[in-house]
Amino acid sequence: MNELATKYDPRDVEDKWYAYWMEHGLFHSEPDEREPYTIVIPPPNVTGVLHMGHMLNNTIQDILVRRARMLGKNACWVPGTDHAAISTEAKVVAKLAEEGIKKQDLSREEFLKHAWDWTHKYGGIILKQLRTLGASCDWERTAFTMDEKLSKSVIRVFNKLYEKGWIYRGVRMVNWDPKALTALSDEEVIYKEEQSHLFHLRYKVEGDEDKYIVVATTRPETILGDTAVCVNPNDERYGWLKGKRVIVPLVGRSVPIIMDDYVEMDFGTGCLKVTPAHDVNDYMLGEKYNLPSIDIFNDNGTISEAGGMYVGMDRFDVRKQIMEDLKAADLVEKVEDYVNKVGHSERTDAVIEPKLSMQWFVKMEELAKPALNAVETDDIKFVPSKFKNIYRHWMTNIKDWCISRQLWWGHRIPAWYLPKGGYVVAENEEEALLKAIEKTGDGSLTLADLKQDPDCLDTWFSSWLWPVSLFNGILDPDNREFKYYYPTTDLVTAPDIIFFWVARMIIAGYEFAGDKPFNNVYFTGIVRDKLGRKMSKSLGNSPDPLELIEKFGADGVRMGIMLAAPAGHDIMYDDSLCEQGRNFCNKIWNSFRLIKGWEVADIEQPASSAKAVEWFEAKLQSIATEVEDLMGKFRISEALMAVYKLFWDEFSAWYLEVIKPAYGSPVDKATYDATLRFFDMLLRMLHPFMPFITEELWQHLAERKDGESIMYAKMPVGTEADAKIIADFETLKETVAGIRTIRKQKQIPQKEALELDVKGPRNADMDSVLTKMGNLTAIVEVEEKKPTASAFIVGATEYSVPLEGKINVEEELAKLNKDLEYYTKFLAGVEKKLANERFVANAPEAVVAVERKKKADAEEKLAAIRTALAALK
RNA sequence: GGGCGAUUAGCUCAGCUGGUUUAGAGCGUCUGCCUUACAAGCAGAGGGUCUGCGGUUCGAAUCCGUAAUCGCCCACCA
Repeated sequence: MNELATKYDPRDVEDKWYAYWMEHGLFHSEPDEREPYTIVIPPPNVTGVLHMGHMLNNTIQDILVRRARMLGKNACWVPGTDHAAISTEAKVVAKLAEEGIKKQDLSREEFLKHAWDWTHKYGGIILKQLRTLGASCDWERTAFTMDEKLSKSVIRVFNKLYEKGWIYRGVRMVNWDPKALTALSDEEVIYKEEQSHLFHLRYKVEGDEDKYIVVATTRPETILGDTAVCVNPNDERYGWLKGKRVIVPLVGRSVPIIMDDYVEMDFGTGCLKVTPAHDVNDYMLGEKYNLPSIDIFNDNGTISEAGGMYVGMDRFDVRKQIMEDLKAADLVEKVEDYVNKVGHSERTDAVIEPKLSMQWFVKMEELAKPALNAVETDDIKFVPSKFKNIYRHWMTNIKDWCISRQLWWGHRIPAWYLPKGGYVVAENEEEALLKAIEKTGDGSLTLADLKQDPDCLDTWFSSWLWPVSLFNGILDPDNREFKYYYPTTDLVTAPDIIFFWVARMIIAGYEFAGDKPFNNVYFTGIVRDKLGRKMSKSLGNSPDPLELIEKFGADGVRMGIMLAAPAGHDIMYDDSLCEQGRNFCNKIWNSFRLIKGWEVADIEQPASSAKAVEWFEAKLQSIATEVEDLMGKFRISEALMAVYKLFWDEFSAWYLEVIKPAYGSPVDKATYDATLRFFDMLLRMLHPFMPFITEELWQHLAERKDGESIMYAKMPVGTEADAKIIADFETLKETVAGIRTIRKQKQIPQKEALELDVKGPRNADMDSVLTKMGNLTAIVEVEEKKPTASAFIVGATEYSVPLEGKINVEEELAKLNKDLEYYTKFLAGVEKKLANERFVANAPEAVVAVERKKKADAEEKLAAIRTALAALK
């Protein structure tokens, strides 16, 4: 019959078409007179590999981009990667360690060479993987945050902010990652609840060694850095301590008692040990009371010389050891179980150490204002809108941003220190020298005298410019591309980077480009397994996306993940969803096989086919309208479901069944052409979701020139649909279902034609279709149902199928009685409502009218049921 | 400790400003079919006191209050 296999095999198809699209440059965009539609990809880590989160995220972006393209917009999806300072540097350090090379034995230049080698080796793998998914990115625009232009943009922006006075350098308490050996921003610290202990330690009173007070702490090792003990001045228990000093246990240091109402009287013992160097609050107390600050830790979390004891030991080992030693010295009052929150590094998971250090910061308060306003007023729309609350809260409590990282991999801070103190900020060395000479008045300075800050900038200090710098909007704001593509249209990202990235991009957009970076932000959910657990390497519950594609095909996986991704919810992923996607591909494939197998002849169009064409035309229109509406609200999975049902239920199960010619018979040309047209439209509607199979089948529909693609075919846009024919067809479906039920109950095969008797009001428009779908010999209008007929009711019309000898009166009675009971109850309900004077008086007329109609319909139906019952008896 | 969101069929979710909803969908389940497009399929069926309690209203899954459970964000109680 035809050469197509009964099962769709995505393997050859996908590679073939991706190559075709690439070869013809179909993803590439250049500014032109069309309306732009722009998305910038959330840049994955340059050395990362594709995981389920990327799959979800990029499938959504691809759907949006492909749809925009088919709506005639100039769609541009810019891909790229992020240098991911901390994690990339960590990977390189680890790799070097394997080779027996220590980072500190290398010069900065040597290390960077290794890092670049690593980047070139693994960089961009993830972008290649995106291609198997079908991502229609404009690969010619692929960018990397450390590309020359983007790097220059970062430096330019640093200079601008510095000149404005919004970047400063200073000693502050920062979050220190002892594993990555760098400072972190507040956002990079994740607090986790941990089961720990509250240790109650005895501090003897100086000069009165029999007396002691008890201090509660979760971190006994930090007593090495204690420089005071604080109590609440209103705490009567400790009034006697005023002006006294206590001895830090084991350490033997005498420290003052200070009184401050910062201390909660009812927490612990009401005595707080003060370690200004290792706790933010203690630091605050230290400043207030001029306490010395003893930094007892080395950068890697071991005890420093200043600690005086346990020097070189790791902080967690010390915690155990010091407790043993304290117990031995009888300085422990008790140990309680205690749950507290401990900050961990987002990248390395190391326990964060608050540490006093010199870092660079951005003042955020002023910068945040326009960014807050934009989201508040929906000038930038968040979908789902619940994220507005989270955003607002963060933005109104925004803190200064620590942007320096003690790393080599990244954008080096453009500050140069002068030989006699002080520094200059400049865009490059030459400029730095000029500024240095100007600042010092010392014309003899040379480059060799200047020392550039060794630190790098936070990765997000480059990615916050992404939508601007990709189009070179920092260095050349008047360029054609920037003016055309910016602001971008939609941003699709995960909610966990709302502060890291989204908020900062909005800030940067207004500050450096004078306009918002995007119009809409669509926040995806987090991909979880079907038990609701986050996917993670350690749990091993994260499927490999490439294996899924191998198994189900890219279209199947795309559909699977989208089916599971209702807007604003986490995704409970399960392989069976991809299976559903794969099955759908097969359904599409086989529908096409059916149509393609038909022989077309110059014969008259059957009335049933004409009706079906008319109906499906209307149905297609109404669904196109629905899809448009849903996509506008980013209700992508619902839009997909609407197209899915249109194809499977309406087109395959009804339309094709109606027009299907008898086996071996040809189809008329009018119907055939209409069917191909419908199929074309359906493929277009499906294309954004399932790009490969739709392209594959589309090529068979019409002759096309090399380089043409469904990617650029016009997306059907809904127009007003004929509501009556849609409603009529729904009635028809019910009627056919009634006949099918009788066939099933009486075990009458579909091949055996039946007579259908009709009693009551009816519309004969669909008779031709009814005859075909029911396999009827005739439709007969009767006054009374034949006693030997089996009946069913649609609306207020009683249909019956005469069945000599096959009728089971008991069954018929039972069926009718069930209906009778249901509608009697229903009618009672409606009547009760209508009998309520206050309802009739207060409810809008339309609502009352509806109730009256319900009543009339129910009465009619009951009458029909009663006559049917009477006839049976 | 503050704030936000959720709770609707076995599962995942729609149900927008109360009344065309007599609570829907997809998947799964059950029953019958290998009917020459597709068993990755076809035809049917069952399944819910809309988390509990109270209130507003002629009318509540929908609005208000309250409790429970779950989730998320934020926060310097050691």
